[in-house]
Amino acid sequence: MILRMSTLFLRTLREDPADAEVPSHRLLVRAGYIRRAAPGIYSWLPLGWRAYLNVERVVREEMDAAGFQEIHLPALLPREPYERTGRWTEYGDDIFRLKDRKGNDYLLGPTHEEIFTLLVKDLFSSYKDLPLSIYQIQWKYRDEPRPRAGIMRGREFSMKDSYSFDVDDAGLVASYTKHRDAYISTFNRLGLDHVIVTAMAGAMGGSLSEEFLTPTEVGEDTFVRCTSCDYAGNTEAVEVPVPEAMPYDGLPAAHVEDTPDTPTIETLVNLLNSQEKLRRDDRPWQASDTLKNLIVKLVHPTGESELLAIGVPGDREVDEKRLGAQVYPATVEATTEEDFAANPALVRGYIGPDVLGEDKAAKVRYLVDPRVVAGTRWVTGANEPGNHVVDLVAGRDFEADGTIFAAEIREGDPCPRCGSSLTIARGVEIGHIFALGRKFAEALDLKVLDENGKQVVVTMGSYGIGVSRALAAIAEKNHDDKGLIWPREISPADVHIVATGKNAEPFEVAEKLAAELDARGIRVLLDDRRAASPGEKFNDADLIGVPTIVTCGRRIVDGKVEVKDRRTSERIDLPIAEVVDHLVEVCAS
RNA sequence: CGGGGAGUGGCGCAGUUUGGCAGCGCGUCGGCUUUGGGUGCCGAAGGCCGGGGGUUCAAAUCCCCCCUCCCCGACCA
Repeated sequence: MILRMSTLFLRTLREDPADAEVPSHRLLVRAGYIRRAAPGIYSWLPLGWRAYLNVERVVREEMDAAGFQEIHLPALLPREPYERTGRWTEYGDDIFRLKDRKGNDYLLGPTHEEIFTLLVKDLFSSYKDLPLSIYQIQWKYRDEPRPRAGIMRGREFSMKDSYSFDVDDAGLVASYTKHRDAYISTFNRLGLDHVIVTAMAGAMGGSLSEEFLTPTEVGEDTFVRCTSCDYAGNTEAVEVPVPEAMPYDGLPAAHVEDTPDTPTIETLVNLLNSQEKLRRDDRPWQASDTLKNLIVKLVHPTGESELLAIGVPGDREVDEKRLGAQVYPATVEATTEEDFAANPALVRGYIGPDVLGEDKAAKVRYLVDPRVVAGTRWVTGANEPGNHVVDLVAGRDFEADGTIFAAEIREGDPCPRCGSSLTIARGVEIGHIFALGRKFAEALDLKVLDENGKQVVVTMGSYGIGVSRALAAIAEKNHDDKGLIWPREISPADVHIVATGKNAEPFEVAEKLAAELDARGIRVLLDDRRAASPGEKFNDADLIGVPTIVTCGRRIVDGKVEVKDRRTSERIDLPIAEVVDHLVEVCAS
């Protein structure tokens, strides 16, 4: 089929839309691919829909090749299954809810574990039916608190979600691995570089979970990657290499020093360096010589709350995301005046290990950064206003109840795998795979008979690819200042033919070329507008981003047309008779 | 939910400080002109100035209340 600009349902914009910030959003709107219908909700125009369907097609082909079977579930779902797994409540405000005329509750599916599980339960009941992997490509709905960046993070978005069903753990691992491999080849084919980072399973429960992130400046996830090995990880999941314990023979004994008005690390370090008797001979005191102890409040799912003391080197902040991931499923709340009032052993600004620990004065569990190993020396609070203790040695003078990876990760920190330095990057999550285990099968009572005739709970995996988001990510990394530059497989057309001139001839040649290319299976976008000026057409072609642009214009008198590579801007003039073969070749490579 | 910005023809914006005929560019429609990088000229259509209330002879403009959108953060399979 030939798309004709003269009749295409398209309006390109000369100016950037006011509400678009990131390049993919800006260009997709300007080039007439999408239009905003409501916050975080977009309509797809002909070019956009074609590009979108191409992403879908690639994903579908890769899933089918891996042996997964496509099905299609409703987007509008009844409340009951979500009630049974607890997610009707857990999802909170993030879910779009509605009622039917009888007053029954429905929701627009944010994800489909429950429905897939029930469908399998409906049909299968024997271990002989497993393993099974099924998937769908469906629009999902989440009432995000803040949709942003166009289709990158919308409230309606399309997702390919697969679910695997196995009788045992070994089967689950095999299914998980198969999906992982299929994802790698899918993203490779989409031209999306990706790093695979281990993720916290979060609300999904389960044991193993990995995210596929594609690096981009506009990404909303930060991750770390190693500058020399291929390690990559979520900042919230990166583990800190634990140093060897050191001997502490010969270290000076701990001694309490008078340090008035030093409630912060900065004031403390300044004071240590400014007072003659506190100064060290070898080097000045630094924030990293201090041990900062802070108190947070954990709220457990049961509703009980508990104070927790965390000790980190004084030059580091506690990263709330990392902390949250470490204490999951408990959540972290700020401590209040009342919490301190109720526990007079905690002297704010001067909290030290002496009172910390479940069996110590403050009766607060005490977890320290893994770098606080036996033999390390610290300056830390002496539990009295204006006093700090110096040369307090871990392992000799105090013991924590355990360690916690809550301190922030910084550029240059050592790689947990190879020890060289880490760098921090931004990315967007384009895929996520979970070994769910039996959480959903148990809640919904999905069991099969095993070879001994006994009922066993099925173990599941769930695997998602953000399809519409992948399109945004592709646009994000395939554009220049003039417009989009599609990879051929995603492009709404293979060749964009532009006819210019006041005579009929270039238009006739363009028509003829379009027809011949179409007959050879090349997808053609033909700019046959007679009224539009050449500049307008060239600019539109650059904006729309079809990878190959053919101009039938002034060279037509020499029997030639111009073929331009959108990405490299390389142009060549070719005789009309040769151009079709040439283009077929270009499109095949 | 916290911080910041903004709501004015289809799109992008000025006008609000200091109240006085609602403007500009693009787009659209008609006519002529032009055809290798958004051609030029002439003419035209198109407005609840986010909503409600108030002040005033007079409100896009001042006051009060509300709504919405965008960005940063929190949140987020």
